[in-house]
Amino acid sequence: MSSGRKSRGRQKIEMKKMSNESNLQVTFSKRRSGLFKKASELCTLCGADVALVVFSPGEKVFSFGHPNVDTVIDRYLSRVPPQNNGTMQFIEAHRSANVRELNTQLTQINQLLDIEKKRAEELSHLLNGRDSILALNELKKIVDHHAGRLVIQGAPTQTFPFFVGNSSSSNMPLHHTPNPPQAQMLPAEFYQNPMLQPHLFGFNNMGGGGGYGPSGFF
Amino acid sequence: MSSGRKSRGRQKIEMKKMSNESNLQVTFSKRRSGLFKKASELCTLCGADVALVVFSPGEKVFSFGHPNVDTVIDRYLSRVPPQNNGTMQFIEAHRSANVRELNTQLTQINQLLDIEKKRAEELSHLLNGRDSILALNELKKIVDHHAGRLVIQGAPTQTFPFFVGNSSSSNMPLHHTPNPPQAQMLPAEFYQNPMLQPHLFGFNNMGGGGGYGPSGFF
DNA sequence: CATTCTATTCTTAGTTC
DNA sequence: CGAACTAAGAATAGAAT
Repeated sequence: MSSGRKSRGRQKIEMKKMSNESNLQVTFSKRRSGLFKKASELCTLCGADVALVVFSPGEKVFSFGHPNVDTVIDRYLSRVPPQNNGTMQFIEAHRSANVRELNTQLTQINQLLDIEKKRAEELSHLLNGRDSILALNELKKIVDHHAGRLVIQGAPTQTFPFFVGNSSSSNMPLHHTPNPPQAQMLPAEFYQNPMLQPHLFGFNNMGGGGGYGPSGFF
Repeated sequence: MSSGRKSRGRQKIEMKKMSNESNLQVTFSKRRSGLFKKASELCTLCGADVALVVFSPGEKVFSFGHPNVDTVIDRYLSRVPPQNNGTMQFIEAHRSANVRELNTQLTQINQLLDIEKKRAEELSHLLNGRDSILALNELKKIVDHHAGRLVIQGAPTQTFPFFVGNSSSSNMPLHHTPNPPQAQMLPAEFYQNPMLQPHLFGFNNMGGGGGYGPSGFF
């Protein structure tokens, strides 16, 4: 509304650590979302199993796993999980299944929501009445609100003070968000494929080995 | 340079497991490359630490880590105070509750969405340029209707079981590679930012649920 | 800080070598 | 099969909200 030029659009950037802290933060946030989305899509599209763990420069953790991080890591570490507490395992497995399904549903719902949103948008154009747009917005708010609730529930993000008192620097954010509940954890871009897993940690154990790629593919 | 049509270019694809095995293979390969590249860029650009493990449908492993997979995984797994077994259970229970609740909410939201969809559909039909006023009334009804539902939401309705067997997840057989091939090949795409690690390791313990992010970012 | 909005660059589905 | 190519879909840097 003020400046003439809207944007120069995406600009090419050098592939080296960003100097501007502010930009770095924004970029980290955006790219992290993109990365998780891509990982998720790889699972959906190709049936691959993935474990992805990311530590922000500020030591915050973000993870994604299909079917879940632990399972994949265990496999990666070439260990058979069975010696666990049977019950724990059962619960864990059960939970994973639920989460997985929930996520699938979430994905679907979000797609629908997206479609709905677009439709509402179109409608608001058709409706040229004075109150129409207002009403439309109300509708949108409601729909969005519902989506929001879902997200909040699904992102157990701050599962609790368990590692309280263990953080060094600015670690442990837990609740420094004024009003917005912990929903922010599911960035908009992410709705497409959450797969996020509520967490708290259980235990297993293993040693690890790894490498990059096998010889073949399938 | 033989056939007339060069290519229709990239086409949009449905986000569900690819049916064509052949295409899936190719897509997996391409996307895996892209994913690793993105992960690598996130490290370079933002100084983030990442661990990424991917199992192809054929059980082959691919991994990437900065500074290396084990370090990151270890850090990820170490985020829990080992001493509490009781706390663990408490948290676990708490989480389970959340999942159940999420489940319920999901169902409800799904229904709302469905209704919303139908309404919108009707609306778009009603809207024919001059019927806007009529449509507006419909819109109002919807808004009011949902305003009511919103309040009701807290009340658990019916938690219906999830339909298993969605495209990607249904039930991934937890097979593990007999002999985990150690780092041998380095795909071309990877030159950009290998960081792959030959590794060795010792011990660790406990595995954790993956969580999706902390509340803050840094 | 998180989102939204462009204008661009980047990724990749489909096809050909 | 894997590499190359083409064109359309995605992701996103920068700026604004």
